[in-house]
Amino acid sequence: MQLEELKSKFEQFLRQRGHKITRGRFEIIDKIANYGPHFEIEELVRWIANQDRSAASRSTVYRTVRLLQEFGAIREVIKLGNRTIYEFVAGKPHHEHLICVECGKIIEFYKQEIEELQDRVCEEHRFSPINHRLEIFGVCSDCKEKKHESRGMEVRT
Amino acid sequence: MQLEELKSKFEQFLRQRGHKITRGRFEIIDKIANYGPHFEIEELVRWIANQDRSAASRSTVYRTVRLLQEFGAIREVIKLGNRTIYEFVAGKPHHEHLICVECGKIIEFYKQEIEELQDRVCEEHRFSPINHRLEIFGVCSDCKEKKHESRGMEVRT
DNA sequence: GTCTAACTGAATATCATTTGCAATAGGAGG
DNA sequence: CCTCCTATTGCAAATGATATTCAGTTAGAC
Ligand SMILES: [Mn+2]
Ligand SMILES: [Mn+2]
Ligand SMILES: [Zn+2]
Ligand SMILES: [Zn+2]
Repeated sequence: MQLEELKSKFEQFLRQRGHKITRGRFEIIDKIANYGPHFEIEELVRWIANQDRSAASRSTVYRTVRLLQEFGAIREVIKLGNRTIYEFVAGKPHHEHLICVECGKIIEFYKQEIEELQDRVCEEHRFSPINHRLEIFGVCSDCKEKKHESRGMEVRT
Repeated sequence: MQLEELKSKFEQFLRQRGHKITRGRFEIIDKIANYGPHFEIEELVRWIANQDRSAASRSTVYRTVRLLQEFGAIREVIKLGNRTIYEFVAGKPHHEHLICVECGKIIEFYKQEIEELQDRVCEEHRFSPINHRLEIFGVCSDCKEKKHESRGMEVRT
């Protein structure tokens, strides 16, 4: 598994910056790696708090999330209202997201052509892109079906 | 000027929803229309507070911004950190943004092909898009030049 | 082991935004 | 105009996400 490799890279990263190797930090990496691709900080905090021998306080979770962002293992991918959804990157290739506003489902996609067109736009503006985020909000197929099923109960259409 | 038209549309909108036509609300629309295409709420609040006869409190600004969003005159276009940048829509066609992380400059662009590709992706996933946001963060040409000029002072490269 | 700087948790602060509430002002009907 | 009722306002207090302070605890260099 490449999680071990990631951890050892993170260890290097920490050493280079004069940080210490602590249990909490590595528990958090573990949790994130096992959580599914997307997560919010509050989920992590609650999950960790529920552990028997809790590994880290809310403060430490926030601090570690920041470190992991700088390290490059996680990334902010969706900003919706006051919520921030992160993603565990871990060598996963770059991609964008469809977000269902009904059920919250997140669908990942990648379109080479979109990426290329973005580069072209940047060139046209002599702009050097560092990163980007494309969020498409809408209704997923499941939720559309649900609405369809309950059609008979609607008050007029 | 179409601002007057917009205001009268807003008036209709308010009436339809049983709201009242108040001075504050229309002062705020004015400020937004005269502010430049993008703004943050705090800017509005400060600007309005600096007026001699202040037109609206912070609460009213927030409440009115919400109304104007529902009305469709403004839109959240950039989410960066804890900042939200709005834009005065006013019949302007849809577009996306390049954001300079050095100086904060915002460049607008529109690529038909990107929009079409997004639609295609949505179809592939039987996803009904409602709206989307493409933010490209990077360094603008001016800021690149500035860096270039000061090259001699850099500590190694 | 010793020592010190980095780390931790808990409480507190901050920042953007929302809400409760009492006072005020639209505007419909007279 | 006047009256009345309800929406609106401003302010203070509440939220919710995240950051910071600080005193006590550890990692890990020597
Ligand atoms: Mn993803
Ligand atoms: Mn714009
Ligand atoms: Zn859905
Ligand atoms: Zn710039």
